[in-house]
Amino acid sequence: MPELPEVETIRRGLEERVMGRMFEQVEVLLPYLIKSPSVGEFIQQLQGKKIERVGRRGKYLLFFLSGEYVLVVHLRMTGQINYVKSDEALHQKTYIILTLDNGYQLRYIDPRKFGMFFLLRLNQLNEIPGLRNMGPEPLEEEFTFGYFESLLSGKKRKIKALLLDQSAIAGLGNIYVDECLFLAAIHPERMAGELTSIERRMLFNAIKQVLREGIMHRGTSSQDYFDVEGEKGTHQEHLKVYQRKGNPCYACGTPIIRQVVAGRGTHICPQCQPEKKDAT
DNA sequence: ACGTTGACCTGTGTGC
DNA sequence: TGCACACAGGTCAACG
Repeated sequence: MPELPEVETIRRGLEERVMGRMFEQVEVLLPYLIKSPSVGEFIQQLQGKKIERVGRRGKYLLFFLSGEYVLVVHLRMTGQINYVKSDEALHQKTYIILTLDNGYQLRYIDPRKFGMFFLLRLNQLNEIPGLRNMGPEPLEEEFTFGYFESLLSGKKRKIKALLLDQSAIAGLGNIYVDECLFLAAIHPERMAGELTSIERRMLFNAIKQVLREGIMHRGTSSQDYFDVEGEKGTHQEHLKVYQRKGNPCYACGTPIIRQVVAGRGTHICPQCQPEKKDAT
């Protein structure tokens, strides 16, 4: 579920609430979610650590802790982090409970049990493969048009597959990729290396715009995404193609179609996003 | 080296 | 209603 705008919304919610707090108690109800170290060490090392800052890299949440430790969390498809009073009833799908020193808990909820937790030293962060190979942050200065062009140039790969690749650009997922390609009027099966210079520029701008709007609307809630207070985002009300199959395109009225591209459900306006670039 | 496919695990929606 | 099946926002290992 959560892509960059959703994870960023969660990060902001957490930072507001848990900066400076200490983990008093750690309960792990589903051990395999802890990828490293062992569950025993995870619990023992996390207890007593203070949260100095909450960061984000792509779709990973990073809790920077005292003693140069970092708690890394990936929500995968259906993970949620709730900030609730310790005496609130437990949601049935709660698998990790982190009790803070202010009477509140961070509770990790995950119906599909796909999430990943790591506790590492600051200097070990790149031992997580997904972090080591992560591409640039698309909303930071490091993501330049020059970099984007070098990424596409000569690539015989569908543009959608490339945009979903976290080692190319950090944080894009299926929803925002479909939205970006629509905004740039590019068919998802076009080969990355064959986009015109105007199309590359359009797509570069679309990535930044779509992600910024997603954050502004506090994320897209189609079913499982909620922020730390359990609130939904509102960006689903602003989607142009994602999950609009059969509905008229806002630009031209043509019904939006859905097909599988790069192994993912993909939403396209066949009129605005033609398969082949016009030879004119 | 690169690109595509299946697996991970569970819940929900659809069609018969 | 019951049931089977497709599908779900992500990532990684295992293929060709």
